[in-house]
Amino acid sequence: MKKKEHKECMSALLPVRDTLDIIGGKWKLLILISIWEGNKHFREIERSIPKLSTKVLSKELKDMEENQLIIRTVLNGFPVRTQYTPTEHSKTLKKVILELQNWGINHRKEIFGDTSEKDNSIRV
Amino acid sequence: MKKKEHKECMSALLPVRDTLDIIGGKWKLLILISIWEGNKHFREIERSIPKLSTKVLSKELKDMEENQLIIRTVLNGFPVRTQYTPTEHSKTLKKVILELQNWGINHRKEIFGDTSEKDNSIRV
DNA sequence: GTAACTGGTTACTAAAAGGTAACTGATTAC
DNA sequence: GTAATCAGTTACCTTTTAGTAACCAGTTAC
Repeated sequence: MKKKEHKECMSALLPVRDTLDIIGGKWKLLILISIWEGNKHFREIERSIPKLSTKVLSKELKDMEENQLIIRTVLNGFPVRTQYTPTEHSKTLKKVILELQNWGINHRKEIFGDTSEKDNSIRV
Repeated sequence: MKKKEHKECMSALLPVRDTLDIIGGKWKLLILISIWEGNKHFREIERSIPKLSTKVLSKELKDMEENQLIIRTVLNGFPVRTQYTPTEHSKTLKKVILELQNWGINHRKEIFGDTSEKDNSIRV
């Protein structure tokens, strides 16, 4: 798990910070969803997310592997291919994401009085 | 509401991003909780959070006011005092925070096999 | 009158996050 | 043999976020 500077914060917020570190950032959720959707290989994931660079994807995949959200397998054979598969643990994040999404939708209503009924569900 | 660069992301993730922008960052949750706990005045909030600078607090309070999580009232009288009070809308975040916290706790168990039973509930 | 408090702002600096592009070695298709 | 694909790494640059510290006007206590 990634250690960041949280020395001074209330201990009850530590797990909250952990979660935010794992799903925060510009790309982490996009990558996770791409893998959930069935994209398995590095270039496949990369191509599925416009404007995502090789460097960032590489770094994020390492973080996600460390956090046991995905498993990296090197398939021997020619050419050697790398496979990324989501863990069962990663899927427990879906509930959290849904909660964040619901709050966000409600927040927009609160701020803009937006009552439009678009289908905003995440299909994963 | 703060507009950031989300042009290219899936529309279903937009509300998720909104929520993450609002509770993400190093200080936002700490400040919100401090206000929930009853701290009302600028210096009072500042002093309640070690290492939080005047500049950052000022900026975060503006964001939070924009997002209707708090209300800023200037009380006329001498000396003129400013009061920050949480909105009812802000309190709907508690459920989200609890969800993040629970996931974080479970995640630690998953990663470290940590089964220690500390009282980690946020009292707000 | 001077030191300390109120609620901030401003300018400068440092660190973190993200972007760009070139490059690696190995393999395959033409 | 040349170009393209695979899975990345490396170096450098820009943007964003946060930290440091000085400063403002107005008020109060001594």
